[in-house]
Amino acid sequence: MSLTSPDGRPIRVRMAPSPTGPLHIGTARTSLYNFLTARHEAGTFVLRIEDTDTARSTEAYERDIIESLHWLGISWDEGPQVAGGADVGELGPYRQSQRMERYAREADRLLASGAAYRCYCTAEELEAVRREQDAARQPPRYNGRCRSLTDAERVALEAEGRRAAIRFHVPAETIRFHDLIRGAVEFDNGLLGDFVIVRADGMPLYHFVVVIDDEAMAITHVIRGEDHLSNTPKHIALIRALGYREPFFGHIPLILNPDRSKMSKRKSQTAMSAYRDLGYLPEAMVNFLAFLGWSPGTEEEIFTLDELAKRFEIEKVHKAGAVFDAERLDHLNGVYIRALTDEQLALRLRPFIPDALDDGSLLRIVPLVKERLVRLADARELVAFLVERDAEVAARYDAEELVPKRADAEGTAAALAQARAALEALDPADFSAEVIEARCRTAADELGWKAGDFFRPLRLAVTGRAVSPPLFGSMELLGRDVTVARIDAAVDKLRQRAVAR
RNA sequence: GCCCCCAUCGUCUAGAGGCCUAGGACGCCACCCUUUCAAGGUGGAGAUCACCGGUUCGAAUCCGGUUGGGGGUACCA
Repeated sequence: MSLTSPDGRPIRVRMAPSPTGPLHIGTARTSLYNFLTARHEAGTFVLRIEDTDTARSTEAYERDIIESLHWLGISWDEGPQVAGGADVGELGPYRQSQRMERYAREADRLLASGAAYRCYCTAEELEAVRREQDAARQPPRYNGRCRSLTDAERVALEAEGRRAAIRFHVPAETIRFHDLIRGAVEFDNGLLGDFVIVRADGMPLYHFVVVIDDEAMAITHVIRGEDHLSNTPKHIALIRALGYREPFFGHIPLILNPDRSKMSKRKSQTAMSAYRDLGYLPEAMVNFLAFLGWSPGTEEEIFTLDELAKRFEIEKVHKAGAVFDAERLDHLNGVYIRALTDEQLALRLRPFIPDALDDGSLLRIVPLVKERLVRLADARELVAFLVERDAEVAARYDAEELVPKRADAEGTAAALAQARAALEALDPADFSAEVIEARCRTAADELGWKAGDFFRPLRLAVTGRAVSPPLFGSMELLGRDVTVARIDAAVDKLRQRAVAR
């Protein structure tokens, strides 16, 4: 417990994603930091859907965002309805598209007090002004043309069929605030142009609604991405004009592409659901995200969500951006995979493995692949030899590949035949990895072959691959008959090749 | 252009004036283990703490400037 809140109010934080795309890695990390802060401070975490951009918002994206957040283990105390249920919490609705009356009411208040005014400028006129300013090397900002229109002028403009947007008259003052992460920050709002808060079509805009909802939902700490730092003075000006209580702000550093620009889907995979589908574990993702811009100051680095919540302090978050290091994520994922029991891993693997491999076989292959997995989806290739037909396996390699450098085709065929004979002699009930290994080593010795030279063609014959899970365990899973059949196929392949010559 | 933010190994970071000849992790290299690939073990390379000034007995840590990077500057969020 370290955070204080304005006026000693109970701590409430929020996440306010916009459903204009799948859950973004950056949004997920911001959500995590909010969630962790709420947990650490025993505060309340609110989820609010910011869907005022009706052209780009979709229900499918909202679903993706909510599902992905849940997948990560992030939950909220108040938020929008799920699956036709009611909203959770008294301060909703938690979807901005359902809060329009309130926004209209607040816009009217601003209009009435003179803090905002109707602007009739068209997009073309605005564009022309901007071009002029650019040519004159002036900063591009609204020139205030509609700021002091008379009623008569307004009526005339409306008679032309123009529809008014509502602009906020930004007071020319210096805005100072204390950022939770950056400390004292100062802006000169005199440099800002009056910005639009309600579009001509009546849709309220982000800067406006965010301030209204944070007040309405009694948010005490606004924790968001650094890309909003420059927007904060606008929000504070609005808060003052509206007579709201000012929350504390904390701007967390951005997650970066390898070239250090803001992480974008152009240059990186930013959709959380894509990582899930690849088989990253949510706990690995959470651990990875938590450490992107924060550290507990210890040398341990594997933590559960609960442990993170215990240690996380928003004020210890870094100021500088952090590159998304996919290799580190891979490493962490492997660590988490290896920490799972075989049963747990089998369960996690199930969605990634074809049904042709039944649960029992899946559980039996797990110990063989566990140490080899980076992502769960990688298992598909690792276990493929178990579900492929013998002919498919044989089609994966050429006869030449079977022959070691120190041997020829005939010699290899003879060696494989010897292994085959040794294995076929086994009772199917004795077909265990240890017994198989003993037989194969004996066969290699008898032939005077090095174990490595001997096992390689066997591996190719049995799995169709030069790289596979441990050979003898793989043979055990395949069973005696399939193993023998596959070796036969390899021998045939070698002999056919000899005949063809 | 203007405004704001930032700056420790390639990357994520430890570091809140002396504990730092800068620690850990990922990645990389070597060796060991070994039926392949992994995993694991051991060791190694890798940072004049962006630069320049200042404060101080003493600075990666404080201050100023420079440079570099990023973000913002919409009737997007």
